[in-house]
Amino acid sequence: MDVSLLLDDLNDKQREAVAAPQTNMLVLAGAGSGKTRVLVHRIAWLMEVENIAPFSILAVTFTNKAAKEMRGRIESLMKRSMHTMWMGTFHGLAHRLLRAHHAEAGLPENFQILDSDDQYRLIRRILKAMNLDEKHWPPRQVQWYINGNKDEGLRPQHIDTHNDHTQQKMRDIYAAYQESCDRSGLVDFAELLLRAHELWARNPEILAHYQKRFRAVLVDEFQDTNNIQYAWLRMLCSTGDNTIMIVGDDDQSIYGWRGANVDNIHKFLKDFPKPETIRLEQNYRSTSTILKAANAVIDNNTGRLGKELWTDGAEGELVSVYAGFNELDEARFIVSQIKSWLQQGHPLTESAILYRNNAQSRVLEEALLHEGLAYRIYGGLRFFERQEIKDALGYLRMINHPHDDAAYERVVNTPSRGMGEKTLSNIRETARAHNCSLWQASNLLIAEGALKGRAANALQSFILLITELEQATEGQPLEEQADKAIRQSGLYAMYQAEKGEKAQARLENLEELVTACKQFVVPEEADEMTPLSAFLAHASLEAGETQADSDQDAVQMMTIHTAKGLEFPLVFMAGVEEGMFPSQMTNDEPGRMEEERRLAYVGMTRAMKKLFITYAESRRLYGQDKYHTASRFIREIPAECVEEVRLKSTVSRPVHNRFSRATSHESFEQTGFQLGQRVTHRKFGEGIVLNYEGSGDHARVQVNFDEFGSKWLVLAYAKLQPT
DNA sequence: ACGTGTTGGCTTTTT
DNA sequence: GCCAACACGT
Repeated sequence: MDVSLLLDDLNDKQREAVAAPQTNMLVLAGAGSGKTRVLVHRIAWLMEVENIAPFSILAVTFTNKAAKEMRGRIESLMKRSMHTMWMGTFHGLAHRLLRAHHAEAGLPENFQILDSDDQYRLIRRILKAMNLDEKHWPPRQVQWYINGNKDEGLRPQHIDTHNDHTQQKMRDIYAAYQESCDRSGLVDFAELLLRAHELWARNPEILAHYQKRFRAVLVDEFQDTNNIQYAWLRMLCSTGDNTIMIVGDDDQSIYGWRGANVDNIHKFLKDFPKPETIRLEQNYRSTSTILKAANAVIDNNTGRLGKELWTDGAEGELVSVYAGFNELDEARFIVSQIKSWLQQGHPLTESAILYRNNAQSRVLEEALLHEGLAYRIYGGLRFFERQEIKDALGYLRMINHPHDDAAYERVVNTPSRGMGEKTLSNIRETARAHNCSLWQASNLLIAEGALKGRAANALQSFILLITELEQATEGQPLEEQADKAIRQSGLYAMYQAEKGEKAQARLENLEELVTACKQFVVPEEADEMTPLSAFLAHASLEAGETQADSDQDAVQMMTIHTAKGLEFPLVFMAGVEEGMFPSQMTNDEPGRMEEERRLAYVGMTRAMKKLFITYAESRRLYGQDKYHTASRFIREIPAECVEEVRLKSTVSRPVHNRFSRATSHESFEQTGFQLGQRVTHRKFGEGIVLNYEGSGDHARVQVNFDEFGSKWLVLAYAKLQPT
């Protein structure tokens, strides 16, 4: 391969990073600065120039999508398979290590992965078993506590409770939860990382093996690493035998709330020998106006590593800010802008609506629907997280490893086979007394004849079902196992008996699961596992797509978090108001406020050509009308980068201090309505026009409704009919 | 054991 | 305002 190919088409800084000598390196890569490209070319360079075998390279990402994309790009660049290279997510790689060294990690060979939903259910069961009130010990908080401690590398015995009763109890719950996981051979997400870390810490020879093997380590999105991930990398790369390149952007750190620690970038510079820093600041994505606006916003944060994006591209259009009357008006405005974008000959896919929280999507959806524009929403339930799929996986997990208590609880009475709460607590009690799995307890109770009547029959039939499924499907292809599990368990019949579209979709999903089994190829590194076990691990680690990929041309809708790493020619950021974005929850804590600002920065830098920022002066939130002011992030944009879109050109007020609404009565006639006229609205019924603003199609009319009080409604959206 | 009324609670999300 | 989770009633 001609090595110059790896350096052509790169700018100076990119080239510097790709062709750097082997040393520890921090690449500060701004949004849209070609970071993936640098990573891919660097890996190719290491192989071609430094003669490092793919076998000796470890590349770590945060999402499966990123890992897949990177592998694909390297393979197409190098034109050969890179299957010996370890490339994956932290969790995926930790899983791989634990499978390979399960004995040393203290895990059974067929351990299973507990996803967040499983974990939540298990915690609730533990709380019940410990006789603790959920009101006092919210399961979500317990879950957060357990994962938080695991992310810090802490086991229950390491936690200093300061003799605080609450702290002690929390620690006890953590300990009880962990015991239950260990007994059932279950590993949650945080546990994967913690165990992998402990595996190396306790087995120096295993650690030495990997230190020697991985001569080059590369980490993407380093600003998102949490402390246990950092410690794991540090352990691997601290001997000086290998080098690590980390790529990240402190300004795009938006996952602090789930344990990510931006400080890890700073710590890297201190903890790893002779680190070099390279800044990628040339942006290939956005217009200079958008960059200027985004730079100005992020500049309000303190303690940045410092970086200013620039482009030699066009200045482009101004950032447009629109103040909607309410969220309906905001949505209507966005839709009208997308329509004119469409009329200019652009596809819908080039446009994206980004919002702070998912609840915002509904109004936007309705507005798009109303105008017949197709949209695609990202986020929400993934395939393997769906109820019916988890039910089916529960049976497969029981076949794989019947001592899996989480799976047992899920399927023992789904579909209902007459196991009452009483029988179940009997089984749980027995399991606790014998310190065994629910499965063992069930068998024990049957053998002892301790149950009678309906309960005995029900439990007996469940045991029989699992045993038969296990025997009937042993050695069978995966899809046979899944198909039999779904049908013989009565799961399929259960959803068949349910009526409605939802049940129909569930049946289709179950069929889809069988198809997924058929198409599943056991990955090379999992060749010692049974296909079933490998599939179950795959289902937990890769929850699958949110929606089946549709080729339909559609507006892209997602939260700003989800949009990180993506780009769109036309971007709308909706709900950019104090209280929404920054979120009310931020509570003016400086650290959290800065993370919100980074989120704003991420959102703005998604836009390539045109950025709209919108907000609503009044918004129905949790059933109440809230009156918000424009977000501070809007005010932080330099005036020369912004144009305020006004419905009425004659009224123009600065963005910065507008909150009050207009009450002028000028040119009311143009609206086609008259004061005191009776108008109807499909949702609110009949009312009387009291007030208005604007003219023509875009008039805003205040209508008094006898029952509902007075509201501002936007004619164009609300479709008030003159009567 | 299952179906209906009432209460509460509520960012962001990947693995 | 909406959804999920519990309580209660049949």
